Amino acid sequence: MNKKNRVTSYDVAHAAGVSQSAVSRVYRPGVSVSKKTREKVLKAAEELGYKPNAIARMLINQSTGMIAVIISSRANVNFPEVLAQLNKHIAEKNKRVLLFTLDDAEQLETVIEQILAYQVDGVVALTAHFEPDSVTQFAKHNIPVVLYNRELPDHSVSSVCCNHDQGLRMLVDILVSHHHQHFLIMAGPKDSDVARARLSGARNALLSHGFTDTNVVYGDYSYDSARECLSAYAEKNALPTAIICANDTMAIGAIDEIRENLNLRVPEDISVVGFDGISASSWHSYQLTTVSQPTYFMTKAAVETLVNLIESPDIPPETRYWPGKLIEGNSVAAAPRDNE
Amino acid sequence: MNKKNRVTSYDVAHAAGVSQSAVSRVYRPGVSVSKKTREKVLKAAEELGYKPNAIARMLINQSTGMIAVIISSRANVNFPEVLAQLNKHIAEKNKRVLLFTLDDAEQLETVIEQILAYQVDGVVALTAHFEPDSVTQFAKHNIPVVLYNRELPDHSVSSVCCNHDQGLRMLVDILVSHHHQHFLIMAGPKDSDVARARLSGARNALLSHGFTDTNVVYGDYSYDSARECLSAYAEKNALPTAIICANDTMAIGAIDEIRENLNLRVPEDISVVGFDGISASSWHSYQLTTVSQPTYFMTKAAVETLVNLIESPDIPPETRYWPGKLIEGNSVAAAPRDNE
DNA sequence: ATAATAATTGCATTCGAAGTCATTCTTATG
DNA sequence: CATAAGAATGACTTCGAATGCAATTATTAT
Repeated sequence: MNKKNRVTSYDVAHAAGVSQSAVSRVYRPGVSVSKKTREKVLKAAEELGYKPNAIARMLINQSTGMIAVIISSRANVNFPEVLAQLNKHIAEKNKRVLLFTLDDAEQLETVIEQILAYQVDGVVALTAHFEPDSVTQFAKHNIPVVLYNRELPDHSVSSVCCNHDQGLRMLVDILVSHHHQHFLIMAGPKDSDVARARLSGARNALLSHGFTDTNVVYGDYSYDSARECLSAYAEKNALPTAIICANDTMAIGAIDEIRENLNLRVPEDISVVGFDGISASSWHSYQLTTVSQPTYFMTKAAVETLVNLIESPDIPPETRYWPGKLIEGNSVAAAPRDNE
Repeated sequence: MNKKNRVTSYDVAHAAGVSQSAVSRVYRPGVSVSKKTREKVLKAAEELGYKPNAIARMLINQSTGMIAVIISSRANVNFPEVLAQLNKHIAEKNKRVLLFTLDDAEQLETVIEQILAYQVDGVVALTAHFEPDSVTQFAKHNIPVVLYNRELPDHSVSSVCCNHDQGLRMLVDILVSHHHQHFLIMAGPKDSDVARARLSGARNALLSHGFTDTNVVYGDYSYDSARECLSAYAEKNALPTAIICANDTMAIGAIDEIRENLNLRVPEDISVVGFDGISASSWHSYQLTTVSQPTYFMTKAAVETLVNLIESPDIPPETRYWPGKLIEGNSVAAAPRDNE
């Protein structure tokens, strides 16, 4: 035993009266070991409490079985769910999640250094603060990367994304079919890719119905920011009949602001739609019409894409879009008549 | 360069015309290297794109710098926040989070094997399914463990817990000071330690005011379960004037059930209190009176306790309690008069 | 200039498991 | 019973960085 009291394959070999190679072979599948040796080794291992040292194994195998997952702590609300599911799918592939937080651009260099040092097999990036240059660094070191809900302009890196355009089109179609003509877009933070994608999705959908130049206010995905920016908007502008929010949390904030401070009703006076399908969106007080992301399938796809890349690095980068699922709540009604 | 194209310290040494030891020393703080050598090495490293291999370093250092964090995916709602904060504090200690999910007792053995194999420096357990026996296994291998919001009966392992007793006492005191006499406790899942602690906290607090045998219904921490179990209870029992819920999400479910199906008002007819201080608890429709856990301090304490244990394994196990913080919302009012 | 001391440097070994290769032991076959 | 074919085994090397130790060079004091 060494200083740290760790039982090594040599200790087991000694106790079992065999060589270290024999011990190693017992723990590798598909290698020929006689039944007698195997039993001796397992018995000794059991008695000593031996567990193969994964670190040593990583060194010789040139593969760590670790996947770096990069998150930003102030990400969109459904990240916990996404993280838990990612972790599950990664565990099923017999790999582990090594977690990194990236909150601002400053930390970028440090985090990348660390990820490279840890020799991870691959990277899943859930964060906004992740420049194309950084991705290049991983490429240089032959580390496959999959982006989650984010795509590079040149699609040089594999991505798994919810189809925000399609989701927003469904929401806008519903609003338009309810005769709405006066819209407000409540967008998410300008530095978030998802927020940008949803904003442009909303604009495109409105454009296709002939609505140009829709007003936009910007929040930061939070309930409070939604209330503040709507309240500020209402002071200087005529109210819209429909608000398209970048996520459910802001939609809920908007609804509360409309009811409490603007003294109007949702959906009778103003219709509100969200995006994400968080559990609060179905609560009785809100019953949001929203689009939910198929996170189960998206996380599964992300892990599969990554594992394939790890096994065959030459697979060209692929972008997979998943359609959102419309959830019709009770936050959309026919637009009030203009002269009302 | 080796097969995987990795640049090693030997490559750098060769390029810089020095020995491998010299390269190694450049990357170790507090070791004497001449300015000339350092510059040569750094220049060569830069050109080749060398990053020290953390795996090799772990092997020789007998320390991985990795902390295993065990979560269960269906844990209490605030786990994402807790996980993000834990990760942050761990990163500040210059260590990494290796994530494990433990959803049921079956996986226990596998997860423990993995954790031991990965030679983590320590373990933070956030999960319910974690028997005292398992903790012993880590002790055998000299791996420090800190439990989060969970304590062992014999306190043989360090824990960081929110003081649920104190929190529930504050909540019950408020209800009693509003003249409530008829209570219902809406408890969390029976297999959760936190849920049990909150249940017993509520019972103790009520007892101290002379209320014995308060009725209890059990939910699973979710909004839907709260609505269901309250609805079932209401069919067969007289309604209480105050409901003490094991967490905010269930409190919100209870409020919606009261308003929508029991056609009563909160707080005028029935008062409701929750626990956790999730963001939704302050939303206008609910404005819960609740107790928030000081997760920032708790996670910081957990990491500090663990790091201390890693550095000095002989520190005896310690249980640290953090008081919850009362948030007075608008979900508690004076009890309606009995003959109303 | 020279001795004495301090600062650098390289060699060789270590961490623990896995795999190559040569050798020994089985087993089956003629 | 001899022998070829196959299975099982152990000695030794590898992965990449860190470090004790001895040797070398630089610095300071005399």
